[in-house]
Amino acid sequence: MAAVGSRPLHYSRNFMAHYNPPYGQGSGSGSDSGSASANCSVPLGDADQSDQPPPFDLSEYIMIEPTNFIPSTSLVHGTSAVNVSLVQGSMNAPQMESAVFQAGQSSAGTNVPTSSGGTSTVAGLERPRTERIAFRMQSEVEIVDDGFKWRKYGKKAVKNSPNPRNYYRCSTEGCSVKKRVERDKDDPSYVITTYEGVHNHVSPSMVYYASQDTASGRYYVAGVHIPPSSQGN
DNA sequence: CGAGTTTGACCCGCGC
DNA sequence: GCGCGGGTCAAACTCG
Repeated sequence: MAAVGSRPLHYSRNFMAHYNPPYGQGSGSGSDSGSASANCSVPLGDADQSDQPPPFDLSEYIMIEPTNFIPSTSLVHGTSAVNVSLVQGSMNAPQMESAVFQAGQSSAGTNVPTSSGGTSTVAGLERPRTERIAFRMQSEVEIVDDGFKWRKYGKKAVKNSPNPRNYYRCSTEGCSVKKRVERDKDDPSYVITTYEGVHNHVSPSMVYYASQDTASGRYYVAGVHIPPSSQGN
């Protein structure tokens, strides 16, 4: 299980970023952490990619090696920015998987939320593309500290699942990022967290650094090494 | 008392 | 048209 459509997504040991500028131009991202051992390559698709990502399905994950899950990650892809700071102490040898996809593009009736509640099916309607990133991780607790402050606004029982789904919204004024948290119905020891939207502010816990690769314009955080092919500029 | 959580009601799209 | 399911709202409640 390691496919999000046909998009490449690989990594090694560290799950870290390789991303385009967040917040308009990107300056620092991430939070505390050690684990700066590089070798990370998570080309979460390019923002300018032309191929259409498949409709999101939580069954699509990319397994992240559990052997060295870093306590802090930061993901930014295209227009989205998601920072995840995971407190290892609160997790049980976390295994983590993720899926990155773009919502707001539909095939086979991908529902996206409307502003007035409920859902609407995107069918040719032009609407902002909202990227979602889903993580599936093994954890005893459902709420992990990702560096942002969330406010719960809903809870729903999900059909075919004994576990309720919780809805959170970034509590920072003006930020409309949402996340959904639910336990995997097949294995309750796993928690599925889905982020939706773009933070328009930095994480309150963000003390990390980022550097920009002038060749690609991408930003690298959390100690990710700039690929040799991009250096020298 | 303000911020956050809980939870039932409501809205909306979809399938039958 | 109706019921179902997912997502959101908002009043009541809890907590620091």
